[in-house]
Amino acid sequence: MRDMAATAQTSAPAAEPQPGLRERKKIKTRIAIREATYRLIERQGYDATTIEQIAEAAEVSPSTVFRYFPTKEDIVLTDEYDPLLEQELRERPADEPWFDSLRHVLRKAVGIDTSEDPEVSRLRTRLMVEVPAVRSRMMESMSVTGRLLSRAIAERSGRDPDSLEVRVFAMSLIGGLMETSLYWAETGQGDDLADLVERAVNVMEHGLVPRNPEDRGAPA
Amino acid sequence: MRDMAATAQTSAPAAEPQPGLRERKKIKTRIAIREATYRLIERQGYDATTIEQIAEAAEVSPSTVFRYFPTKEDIVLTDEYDPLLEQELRERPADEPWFDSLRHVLRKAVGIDTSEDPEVSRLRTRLMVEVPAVRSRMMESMSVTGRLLSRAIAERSGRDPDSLEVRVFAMSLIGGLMETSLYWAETGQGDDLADLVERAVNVMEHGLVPRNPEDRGAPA
DNA sequence: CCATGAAATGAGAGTAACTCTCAAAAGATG
DNA sequence: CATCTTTTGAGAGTTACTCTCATTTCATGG
Repeated sequence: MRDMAATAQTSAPAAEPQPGLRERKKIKTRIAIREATYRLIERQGYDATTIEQIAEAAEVSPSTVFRYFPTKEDIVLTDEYDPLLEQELRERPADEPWFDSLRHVLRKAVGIDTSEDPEVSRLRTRLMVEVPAVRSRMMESMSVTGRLLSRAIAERSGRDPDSLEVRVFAMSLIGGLMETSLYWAETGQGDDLADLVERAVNVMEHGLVPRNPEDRGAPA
Repeated sequence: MRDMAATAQTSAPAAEPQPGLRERKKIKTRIAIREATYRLIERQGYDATTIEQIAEAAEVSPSTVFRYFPTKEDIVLTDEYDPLLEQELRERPADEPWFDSLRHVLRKAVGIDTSEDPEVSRLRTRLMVEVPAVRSRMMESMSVTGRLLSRAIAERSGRDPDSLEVRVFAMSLIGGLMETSLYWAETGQGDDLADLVERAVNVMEHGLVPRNPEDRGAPA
């Protein structure tokens, strides 16, 4: 299980209007592998699906599969919301309270995720609770998102993004969000994810509000 | 290395004063594997150390290594502070504010970890930042600790430990603590871990306090 | 349209972490 | 000591992943 950057980078300068045949083929291959994988997993489960089968179904060689995705888990995950998140976050007014910005951005992200390809999204979260390796990989990628949050928070508050405080704050948010996804998946994905996220953000903003008003602000 | 009560449980009634030769041998084997692993990793690094080498150094067969530890990562980690944590937490006065209890318990845990076997503790956290697989495994085990926190919080506050709110709260704490360990390891383990934990808990209790008092309580 | 260079692919061999099975060894027990 | 149970070792098998190298496929300039 090596790491590696998730997205492949070409050395050529970026935005080409006509990406050229090569690039187009690469994208198609990538998609073909992904879709073949989803199909096979849906039919036989994650563990029972081998790279060889995926390669065959996608009509490429096993070597090629590994060229496109460093690990089997990465075929399933890796949808890279991070750039989107970062952009959205940067577009929020700078004086907006942090948690409000967070709410907005998350609402948008959830909206995209659940509307764009609901079945894949469901399968993915299901795998997240069922397959430890997938969950692990997910956590890893979440911690990358954590760094992103650190940067955003630092930018707004004029702090050092590498300071313990900022990092802890960011990762505690990530922890809470991760758990929200897990909760959603574990409870059968019946709830509206957006609502759950809302509730989660509330908890992270205000802590566990006591049930009896006369209790202290502390959760216990 | 006091571990011992890790996973495998015999069907026989528990506490035997003289555990019998068999049990004693098992403990010794477990320790032998662990120590051999630490030795080898320190000398050659994690990836370069194979199970075969570990088996040879511990004078057992590779099969036996896998019988004692499900994965290579588990040989390095798995020190099971959870029972200790849970007990300590339960022993705090029930009306103590939650974050104070947390502080106490963490201070104790950190104390034990850094004093008991400093070199192993250092190696472990180093591996945590260097080896993705180890970090992943660590995160997994942290999420188990999260469930433990959920239970403790629920017990105190009279909530449902499986509610979204409690779970999110607990896992955001775990996220912050995880990041604290990582920070400590990444910055060369020079800081006093207890201090870092203290600062981290403060952040999680009060949020990122603004630098200018006239700012709102929100972090940004 | 063809020659040359660069990038992507496929084939194959290799590694190492696990899994399973079964027979031998060692501790427990009466 | 005899028997039963648990632990171990040996070995074969699976599979994700790595590396290398020859071949194919696209890009480009003449």
